[in-house]
Amino acid sequence: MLQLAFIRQNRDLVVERLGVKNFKETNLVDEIIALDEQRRKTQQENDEISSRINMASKEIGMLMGKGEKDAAEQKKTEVTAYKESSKQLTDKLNTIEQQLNDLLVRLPNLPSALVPKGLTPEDNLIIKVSGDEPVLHANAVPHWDLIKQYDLVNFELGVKLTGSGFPVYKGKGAKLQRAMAQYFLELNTNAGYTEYLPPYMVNEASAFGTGQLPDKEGQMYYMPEDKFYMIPTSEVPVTNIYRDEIIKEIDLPIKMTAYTPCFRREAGSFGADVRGLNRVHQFDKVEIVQIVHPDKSYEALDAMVAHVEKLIQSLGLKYRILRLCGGDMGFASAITYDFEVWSGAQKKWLECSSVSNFETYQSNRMKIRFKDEKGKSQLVHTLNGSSLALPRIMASLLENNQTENGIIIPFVLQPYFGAVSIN
RNA sequence: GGAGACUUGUCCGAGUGGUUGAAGGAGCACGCCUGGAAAGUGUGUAUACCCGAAAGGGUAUCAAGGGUUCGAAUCCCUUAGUCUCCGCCA
Repeated sequence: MLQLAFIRQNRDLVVERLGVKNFKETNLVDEIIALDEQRRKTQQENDEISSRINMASKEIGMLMGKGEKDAAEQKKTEVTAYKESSKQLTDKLNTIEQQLNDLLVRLPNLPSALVPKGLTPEDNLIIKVSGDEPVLHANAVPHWDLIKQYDLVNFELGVKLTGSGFPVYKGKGAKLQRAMAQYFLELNTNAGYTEYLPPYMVNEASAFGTGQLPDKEGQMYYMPEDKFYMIPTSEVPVTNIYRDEIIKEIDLPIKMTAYTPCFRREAGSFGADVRGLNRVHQFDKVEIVQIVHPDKSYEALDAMVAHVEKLIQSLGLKYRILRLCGGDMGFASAITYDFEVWSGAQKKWLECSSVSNFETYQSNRMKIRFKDEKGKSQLVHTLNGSSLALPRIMASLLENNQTENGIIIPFVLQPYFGAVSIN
């Protein structure tokens, strides 16, 4: 979340920036500032009273020690008088802090200066289009037909086992997933990312830490019995590894990668968007996360974008990079680059990666800090990106690489897949 | 899942109601010593919020939350976690 002191000191800037993100409830900003004023006033009064109680209590202790019972008893009645107002002030302070927090978590992150204005995906800025247009043969078909033809994924079986949107990968399909994950992880670890295999369910504090709560409450699967959320991305458990930690500056940047399934309810999706592997409730993804010095986060962002780009290029896919406009960005992000791969037979772009800088938005929630050279603790910047989401890469690969005699496996994946094609 | 023990600062560890944010040690930082290092030695070493230009001061925090009390790391309750034994089990 945004830092209170920053809001207090930059009220107009905050309102203006929220406008770029198309955030309507800018009145929240003034409510927060007013409430903060009250909070500080109440705390001052409360601290004052507490201080008196503490002093009096110490005196009682000393009097008791000296055996002056009567004087001690007199002090006690004095303290009792303070106690009532102390209790009231504490309650008031708690209420105010609760209200303040409730408002604060409803404010999204401020977009960085690079973020274009806009409301819808049409307003996103296309930074780059690259890669060769696949040349498909006359009878080329979308991936959902190829999947049937080569028996790679069984959606009906998933419906039987769980429900729609839970595909069952089979045979070469399962192996292709494994090959991709292995290859992506290999590239990430070679680039200095430490591999983690985190839990697939997280508690409320973790879901809150990365900003999924309260914003995306309805998008996550929830286990009420244990109060656990199924992770919508490994960003959640991986970034939360450092929740409530103070990192040594020398240990920055921290680079982590993880391969996990991701679970998303995707309520409200329908039609061609959810056909085949385009949008499912459970999918696998390899993620990269960085925790960096605040001065280095844009450098790190560029490096992550370049890294993901290299990955896609190595697969030989046609792709484009978008800088998302304010209205299309995520709640917690300051800037986001989306990667889309071209899906030759569907003739559409599929989002396969999203690389974001969260600046201090997540670290402020999670209290991830480092000690600077003056010994003062400062919030770090957090970033993450997909590298990559598997199903859409698979969809694109199948469609673009189909021939009349089978599907060609990209050269870099062949060692992991153990064959040059699917026939 | 049942029974018991436990949860203190970066770490180890003392502390069963009274100036305890917390002894002692280790680690770390800086200084002295040294040709350099080790050893030795001195000083410092939590976080957040509030007041203050600063120096400094106040408040809170000994797993988390609540309670008893003038006063709680210390007593009581709830929750979470760790360990041991039993049960179950990939």
